[in-house]
Amino acid sequence: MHDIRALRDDPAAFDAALVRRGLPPQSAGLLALDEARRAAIHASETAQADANRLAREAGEAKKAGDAAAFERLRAEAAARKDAIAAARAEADRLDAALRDALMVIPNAPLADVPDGPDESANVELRRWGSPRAFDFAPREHFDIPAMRGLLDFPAAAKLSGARFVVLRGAATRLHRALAQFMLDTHVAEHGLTEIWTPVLVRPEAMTGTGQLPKFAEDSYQTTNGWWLVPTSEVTLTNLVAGETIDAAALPLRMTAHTQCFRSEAGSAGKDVAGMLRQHQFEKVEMVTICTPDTARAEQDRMTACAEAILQKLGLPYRTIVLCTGDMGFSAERTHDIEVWLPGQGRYREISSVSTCGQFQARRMNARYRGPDGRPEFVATLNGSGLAVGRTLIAVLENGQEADGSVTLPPVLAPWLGGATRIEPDGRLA
RNA sequence: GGAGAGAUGGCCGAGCGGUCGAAGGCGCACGCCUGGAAAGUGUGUAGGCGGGAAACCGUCUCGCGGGUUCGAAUCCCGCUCUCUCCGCCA
Repeated sequence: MHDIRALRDDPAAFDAALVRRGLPPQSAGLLALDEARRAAIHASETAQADANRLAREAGEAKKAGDAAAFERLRAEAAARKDAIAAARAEADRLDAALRDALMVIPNAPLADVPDGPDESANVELRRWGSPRAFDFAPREHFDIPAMRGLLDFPAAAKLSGARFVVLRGAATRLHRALAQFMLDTHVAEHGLTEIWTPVLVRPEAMTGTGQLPKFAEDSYQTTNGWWLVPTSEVTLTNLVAGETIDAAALPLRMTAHTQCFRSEAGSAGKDVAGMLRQHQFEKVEMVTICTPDTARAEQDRMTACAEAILQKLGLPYRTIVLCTGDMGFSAERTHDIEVWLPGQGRYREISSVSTCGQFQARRMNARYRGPDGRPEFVATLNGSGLAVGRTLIAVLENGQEADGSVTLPPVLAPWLGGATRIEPDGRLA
């Protein structure tokens, strides 16, 4: 959520940020609403101050035993009740209206975010590794002989429908090993604290990180009102909702491995083959809570943490910075890491690392207390480290051999009982 | 799922329908005292919103939301959460 005072101070900058996002300017309407709101608040509080004074005087009259004065004051106060209630209601209504309006406006891009309408304007920051030269036509993950029957889409369709998968045998083991490897690396080498969270949350949590109110159709809700998290960014970030954290405790660097649930509304027909885009998937998430001045440095640090996983796995990737038109709602700057998928012959997103500045913190009232003692909103960042299912795909496609087997990254051996490959018949060896 | 108890400031803990944003204690900050410390002692010590250049003023907040009343931390209703006991259970 945007700070209405910042908007008031510099409406032009606010509108410029919206325009960079491809949205029409809105400051004029918001400022008019804010002005009406403040006038209503002032009227309401003035009336209330008056009522408080009358009540105080009535109390004094009663204490003094002046029945006539008490009755006069009581009657006068009683006569004003409806007007005060109406003034209060109007102030509350306008205050809520302004908040509602602000809640659906996306974060402002930072100055160093490239402008552009869509992904075509994203800017590549760097590449790591070089795609392997195959002496055969590399297959997509679901066509690799070693995976025959182990990525079981028909079984998943029977149980649940499209965009689900049943994993079997070596595929499951590799999937599990990848998640464990990521977590262990983040904890032992990157200093992140491992957290385990619920995946069913209250609407407030979804609102805090920005999924609600605008993107309800992207997620699932239970019959009693809980939401299934689309990412553990929701739970990890909301851990600090409503809190005031001692500045000395920052930064908080967390990681969690959870199930994620997405309706994939609007992605009909996209990535329907294989397990690239699923309704239910696993992700190792990273979230950092820090002071606003350190957020950009933390974003680079988190990006490095995600890249380290790919480097250890020997998977070629490129890192890009998203342009203004391609960024998510809550982000003010986003790095996407795209891994090379030989089967598709292109780089595909496997991680997204965003700094949200104080945008989410303002929504969830998450603050820290600095050395001067004043509470200030924290900065929040989130990033995948990494999407487990997509990493599985990348390992399979990059490691596939002409004979149908898959050569696995040596770094995974400790999590695979020493195995270094999957035989063409699907056995780990 | 059933029964009961509870929720007050950073923490503990008082609080009669009225001058209570709230006693007292702890903690913390800054003084005094001291050669320095401890002890002692003095002062201060929540946040949101609105107004104001500021000082400051107003308003709201005693889990959350309503209600009664001239006036609610205090009375009434609903909700949430916590604890205890019973039941069930991976």
